[in-house]
Amino acid sequence: MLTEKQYKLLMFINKVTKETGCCPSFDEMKDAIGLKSKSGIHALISALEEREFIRKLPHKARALEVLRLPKFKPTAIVEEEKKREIALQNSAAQIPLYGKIAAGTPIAAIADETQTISVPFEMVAKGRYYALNIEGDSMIDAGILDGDTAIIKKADTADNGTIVVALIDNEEATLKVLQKKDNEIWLVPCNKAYQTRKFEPERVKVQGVLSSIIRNYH
Amino acid sequence: MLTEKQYKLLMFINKVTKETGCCPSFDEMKDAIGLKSKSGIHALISALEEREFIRKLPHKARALEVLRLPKFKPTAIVEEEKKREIALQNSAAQIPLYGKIAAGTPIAAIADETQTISVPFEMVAKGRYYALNIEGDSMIDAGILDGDTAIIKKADTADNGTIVVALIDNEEATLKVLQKKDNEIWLVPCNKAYQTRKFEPERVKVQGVLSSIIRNYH
DNA sequence: AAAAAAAGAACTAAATTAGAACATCTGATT
DNA sequence: AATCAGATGTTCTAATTTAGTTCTTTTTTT
Repeated sequence: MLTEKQYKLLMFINKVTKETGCCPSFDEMKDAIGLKSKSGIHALISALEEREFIRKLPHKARALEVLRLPKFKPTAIVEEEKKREIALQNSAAQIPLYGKIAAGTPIAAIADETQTISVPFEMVAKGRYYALNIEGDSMIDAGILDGDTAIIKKADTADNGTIVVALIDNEEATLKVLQKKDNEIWLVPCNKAYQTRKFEPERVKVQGVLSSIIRNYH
Repeated sequence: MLTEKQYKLLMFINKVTKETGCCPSFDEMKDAIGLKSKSGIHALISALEEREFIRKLPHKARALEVLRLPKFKPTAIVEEEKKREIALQNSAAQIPLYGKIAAGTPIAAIADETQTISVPFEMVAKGRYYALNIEGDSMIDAGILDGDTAIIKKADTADNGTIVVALIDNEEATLKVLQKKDNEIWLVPCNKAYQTRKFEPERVKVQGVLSSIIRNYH
C-alpha cells in the first residue's frame, strides 16, 4: 500500500493538522521525516496524492488535506512498533516461569518458557532471570513460604551465604543457602526441622541466585 | 490545510458567529488577528473561501458563513491509539509508595505520592493500591520481613484473619492480622515476641488489605 | 551498472503586511 | 426620489518573508 516514508509522512501531516488545525510546510515535514531536502517531500506528497490519501491545492502554501488513512500499516512500521512495544513491556519484564522448585527435577528439564510472569523492571535490571514457584517450607525462616514466587538471576557461581538454586546430581533442584567449605558444599535450609545437606563440590551445580520474592494474597 | 493566520481567522469567525449570532466586520477581524490593515483580512478570507471553509456574499457586510472546520483525526484511530497506550502502561502499574509502616504515623499524612513503585499488572488487576515499606519484625512468622515492600489494596473493611493496615487512634498505622471479637478488635502480630493488642472498635480504622509482598535481595 | 532515493541549489509563486484609495450598502434626511 | 454620512467591503501597490517546484548532482541500494 504505502512505503514506510509515505506512511510516516501521512501520519505526520494528519497529526499536525489535527493538533494545530494547520498543515505543516515542506520544510517542517522534511525535518519531521528526517530528510535534508524538501524535494524528497515533494515526491512523497505526489505519491500520496496519486494514491488519493491526500488532496492538495497546487502552488499553495500549507494547502494539504488528508482524505483518508491507510487501513494497514507498512510492515516496516509494524515491526518498528513491535520493538517499541516490547521495550515498553520491559518496564515490567516478562520472564519465564520454569516451574516448581524443591521437587526433584533439574531446572533445565522443565524450562519450556511457555509460561511467563511479569515483574517490575527494577528487579531485573541486568542479567537474565527466571521465576520459580516455591514448594515446601524448608526456607520458612528466611520468610520464603510455600507458594511464593522466586525471581532467580541466572548464575553458575555465588557467594557464601546467598540463597541459590542448586542442582544436585543433575536431578534435584532446590533453593537453599550456599556455604562453601574446604572440600564440601553445604546447602543450608532455613527451617530447624530440616538438616543441612553436605555434598562433594562435583555433585552440586549453582543454577541461579535468589533475586526477589513475590507473594500474592488473594 | 490552512496556514496559521488562516486558521486563527477561521476560528475567530467561528467563535464570534456562534457567540453573538452575527459575524465580525473586517475591522474587528483585523484587530482580533493583530493586523493594521483590512486588506490582509480580505486576502485571508479569499484563501478560506477558496479552500471551502467559509462562504461569503460579496459586497455584503458581515455576510460570512463557516462551512466547516479543519478535519480532525478519525475517532476510531484516536481511540485505538489510546487503548494501546493504556494497555502498555498497565503491563506494569505504577502505584504510590506511601512510606513505612509500623511507625507511628497515619498513612494519609505521609501520602505524598511522589515516589511510586512499579508492580506486575496481575497484582493490581482491580481496585486501588499503594505500597508500604515494612519496618520491624512483628510479622516475621507470616514471612513478612523488615524491609519488604507490601502492596496494599485500599479498603475500609476486611475479613477476620486477613492481614490489614490498621490505623489506631488516628495516629499509629500498623500491619497486623485482623480479628474482630464481640466487642473488641484484636490486632494480632505474627511473632511470639509480640503481644496481641485489643481495642474498642472505634479506635481502629482499616486502611487496606495486604495484597502482595515483594522482597528484593541484592 | 542500473535504479531509486536523497541532497542541493536555483527559481517561482504565494502569504503576509501596510497604507491608501475606492466601492457598496444602509438608514436617515432632505 | 435624491442625497448624505457612516460603516463596511474591495482593490491596488509595494516590500518582505515564507513556501512550493524543478532540475541537476550525489549517494545509496540492488
